[in-house]
Amino acid sequence: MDSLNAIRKSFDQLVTMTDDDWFYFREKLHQTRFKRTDIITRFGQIENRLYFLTRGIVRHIVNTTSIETTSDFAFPGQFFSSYSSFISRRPSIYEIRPVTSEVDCYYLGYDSLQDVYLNTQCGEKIGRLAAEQQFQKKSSREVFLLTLNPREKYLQLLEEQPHLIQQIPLKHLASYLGITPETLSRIRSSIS
Amino acid sequence: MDSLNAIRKSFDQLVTMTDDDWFYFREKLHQTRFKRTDIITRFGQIENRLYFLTRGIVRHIVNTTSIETTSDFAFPGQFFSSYSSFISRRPSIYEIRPVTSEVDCYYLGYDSLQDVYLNTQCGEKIGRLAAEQQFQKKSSREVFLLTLNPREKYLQLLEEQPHLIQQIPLKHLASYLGITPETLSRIRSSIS
DNA sequence: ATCCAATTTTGCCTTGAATCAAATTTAAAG
DNA sequence: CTTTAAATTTGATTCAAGGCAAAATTGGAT
Repeated sequence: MDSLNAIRKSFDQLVTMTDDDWFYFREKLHQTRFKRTDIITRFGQIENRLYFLTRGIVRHIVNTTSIETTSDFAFPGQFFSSYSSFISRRPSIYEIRPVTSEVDCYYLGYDSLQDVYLNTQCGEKIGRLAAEQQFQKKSSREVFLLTLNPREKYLQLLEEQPHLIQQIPLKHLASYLGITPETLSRIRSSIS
Repeated sequence: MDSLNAIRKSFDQLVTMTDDDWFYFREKLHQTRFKRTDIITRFGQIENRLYFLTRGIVRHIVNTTSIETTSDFAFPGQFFSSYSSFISRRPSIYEIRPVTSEVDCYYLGYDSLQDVYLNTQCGEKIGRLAAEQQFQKKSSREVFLLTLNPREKYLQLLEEQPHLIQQIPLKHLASYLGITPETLSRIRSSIS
């Protein structure tokens, strides 16, 4: 199956993995599918799954009383999860929902992952490298949010994540940038 | 030595560590001291050290052409480093400088840490848990920066990190919150 | 293909925070 | 202790982005 290969591949980019380790891991994967209106992970729920996205797009929504704020998107070939809840075992402050009408994923349960950490050679190392990657992502975003004004944010997004602009509704992009849809619309029209 | 105990202690909070592992680790630690005007890590430099702070306060500064923006502070008992540079081996986009007149630390070189990963039982696990912690920290900060206005930022800081307010100059606090010193001064006077 | 709801755009007005500048306070250095 | 520079406060003004409302467009569902 091709998307299993994609998972293996993303591991191979991190570490040299034996076939034994891979088989041990693969056995624990499950497959699932979501529709646009489904809620993949709910606010307050303790995240029990680490997903690998094979089709569609999902977004992470911050639990604020007022307006929906998007903290992240995931695309095919990427892992996603309410990661802070998953690793801390505390209630999720994020909700995860599909952006596209159909979303296909593999996932690994929390306990399965702990088994992988205990029973494979490279488990811990993959876990460390993955966490380091996630850290770096949030770290760049911190600089992004701290130092740029709306126009600069949009220009940087345009340069560094053009695929995002092509496929995500403007209102979600706006909330991801921490600005209003109106402002983003104006910036966009003032450029192209 | 007491501050070595503090390091051991912070490891013990993460994982059960054998004395053998600890001795292996401890041998690789070095001690150093900085004065207020020193630059601990420079922009563009590849970070080669992971520090453990035993005395004083340091701050992480983002490399923007215009104004100095503070992305993080570290206090005694905490690790610090230009972590994204340290793990990616790419030039640092942060500068690290003392906030206090004297800063004492232990540090571990990059290669030493790789040795620890290879040659101890719990090294990888500590590395993973530490990276997960760093991730969570940046993750909360993302929500903080995305969803709060200046006043709300200050109130949350007051509640969750009061030690920070007591010991850091206002202008650095302001840049950490992504607002101007004038605005922070006004918010502060409107409250207490 | 048509309809309806959701999304995006546009215009107008408001406002919160930035900017600029000066006065005051604090603290570092000799 | 005194000096002097740096940090903070305060005031006046500006401006960028937000808020609101209505029009236009898009896209999904039937």
